Amino acid sequence: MHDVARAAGVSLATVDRVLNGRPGVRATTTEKVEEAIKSLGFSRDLNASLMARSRDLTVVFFIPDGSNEFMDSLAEAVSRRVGQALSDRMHLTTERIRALDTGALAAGLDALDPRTCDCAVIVTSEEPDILAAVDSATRRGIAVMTLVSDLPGSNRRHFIGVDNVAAGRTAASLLGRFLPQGGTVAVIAGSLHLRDHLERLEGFRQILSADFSGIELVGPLEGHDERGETETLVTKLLDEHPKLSGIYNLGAGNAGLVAALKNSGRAGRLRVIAHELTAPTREGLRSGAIDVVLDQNPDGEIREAVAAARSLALGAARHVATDPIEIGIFLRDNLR
Amino acid sequence: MHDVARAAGVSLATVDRVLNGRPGVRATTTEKVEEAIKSLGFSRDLNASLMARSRDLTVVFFIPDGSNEFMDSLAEAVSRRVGQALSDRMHLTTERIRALDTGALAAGLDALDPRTCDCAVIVTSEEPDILAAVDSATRRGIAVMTLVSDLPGSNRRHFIGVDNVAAGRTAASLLGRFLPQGGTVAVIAGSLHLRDHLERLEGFRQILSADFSGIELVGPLEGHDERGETETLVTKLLDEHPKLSGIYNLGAGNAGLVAALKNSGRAGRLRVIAHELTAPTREGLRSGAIDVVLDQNPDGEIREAVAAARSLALGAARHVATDPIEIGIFLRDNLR
DNA sequence: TCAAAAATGAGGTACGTGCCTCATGACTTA
DNA sequence: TAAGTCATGAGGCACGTACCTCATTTTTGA
Repeated sequence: MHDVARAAGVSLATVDRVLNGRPGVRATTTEKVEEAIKSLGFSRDLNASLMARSRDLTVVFFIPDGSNEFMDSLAEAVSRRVGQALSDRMHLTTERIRALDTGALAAGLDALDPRTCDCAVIVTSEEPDILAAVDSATRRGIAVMTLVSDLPGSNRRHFIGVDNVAAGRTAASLLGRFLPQGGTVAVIAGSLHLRDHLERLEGFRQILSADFSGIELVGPLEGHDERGETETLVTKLLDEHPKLSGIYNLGAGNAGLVAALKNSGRAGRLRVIAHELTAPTREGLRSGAIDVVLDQNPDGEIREAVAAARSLALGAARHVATDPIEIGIFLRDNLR
Repeated sequence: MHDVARAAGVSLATVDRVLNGRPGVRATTTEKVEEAIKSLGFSRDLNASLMARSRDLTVVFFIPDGSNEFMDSLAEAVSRRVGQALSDRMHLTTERIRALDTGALAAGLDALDPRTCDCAVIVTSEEPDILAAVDSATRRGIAVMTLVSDLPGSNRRHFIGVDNVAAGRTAASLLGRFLPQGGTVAVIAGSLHLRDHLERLEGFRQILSADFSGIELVGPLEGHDERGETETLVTKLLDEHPKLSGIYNLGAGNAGLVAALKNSGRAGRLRVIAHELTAPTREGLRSGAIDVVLDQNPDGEIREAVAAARSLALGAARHVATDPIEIGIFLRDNLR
């Protein structure tokens, strides 16, 4: 800051006013300071900054509540990181929001006070009221990031998630190699209104039609990410297609999928690919009912979200770079 | 530190002496202070500490030089992280050591000065002189970590790497599913004297014999991780086994593997699994000569190594916890 | 032209730690 | 018992920043 002050020909107090957006600085002076900052490549020392104000960086994670086990593992990943974050002067909080209750999420965002919250991380579908709440929070000075599913058109500062089209392509590519003789494969989605599910389906179809013409597609069927509904659906599916050779469940409800497979007595005789490493899919892998699980690595996502929150706290950088989240591919043999 | 001093009934200066191992403290006093530290759960603030001594944490990476492309990507991963590390007051340096030149690595370790280096990260095979050098560096107060391949029996403070037995198991599990009709599969290693290669082989055999009795094994053959030697080897192999249906190369030399497959005209007609995402394996995936690449994610390894170095700098903790490095599974369709 | 308002400078304290000096008191040894 | 050694305390400056007060300068508006 001394260097910046000298280069800009102003005092430390003025540099401080510019850096922290305090009033009482002429526009021309602000410009001089910002120029000096840029030409010197000065970047505020986040640790010293947090220490000086003797306050932690606060990040609030809004995570859907309900029966979706993946959301639980996201929440667990947050709590696993609390300790390490604390030693980096970061305070992580989780708020569970009733799934699909957009009003509750919007209210939660609106209730955030920029004096006690620096960054909000949300998992949401695309809804107009969420979009408005995100933009309002951004205006109040709270950096908002989207997790798992993006919110295009909003002022969210960053998105953390996997490439779902690539995930769908990977599933198709594996199933295709698993079934060199061709066959019939069913696709199950949670809902065709969910962005990530649609993207996976798109990728899956892409590769199947391009590279594996010997495979016939059934579906997509909708299981609404629920255990019971998915079980009924798969039971009926297996009944109607005695020669079915593969299933790709690109949504949740995997407990139902595994149950239906076992009850039919055909578990292990079909190649099955599902998403997200949770209790039911782990069990499915171990028992052989599921061959492959594609996972978006909740711990990695939270790690990157926390890292991104730190970058965002430095303010200036419009664009934040994070390590990409890789799609984990799990078989029984590399279960972690 | 004030709290610790009060709890131990000593002054700040004495707490400082204990924390930084400075002389002039009676054993009984040291004990009182350490007890207070433990009961208060006090942990030194690394950032404030680094700031106070106005010196960065210095980490030196010793990475083998030569024709092994994976080692290059490790070095690149280090340089990609330099910037971010700098803003966390860490200084990363890379030293390339002639591959297999254990004398050079030992000399490099011996040359480290604890005043200018806090932590060394080495990639090495198991050799007695390296072991001695590691222990000497540890005694001088330099934390040594092993990367990729561990050095059991040494005083290294931490190991960062993947579970190679699981990697081998995964390869077998995939190949088995790729070849539901059974067939003959060849295994190629770099050298049967390398610990990680042996572990992969062990896992591969484990699963093949347990779950896929229809598959017959050829090899392991040794390609010594070299392009030319591997090409010759694979060409001969394909010649002698016209009905070969799969290859697992658990070592390097993948450029040779791909070349041999292409020249034989059988690329794409065998299921091929290789290790490490490098230029030749990417090309193999894209062209269809290689089906799956198992990758140990150099960026993740470096990220965790840096994080572990920070924990080690706090001193006390005998055991450091890091996120496990996951084995990446790459097909043409999820290439990053 | 002058007073009010706005902009800026100067300098202090704090955050948690490292590292230094100097003073004081306790203990050892001849 | 005196001199010396060792253990400990007290306190200061530094690191890079936030945030505060107060004085001074510059600009603005009537």
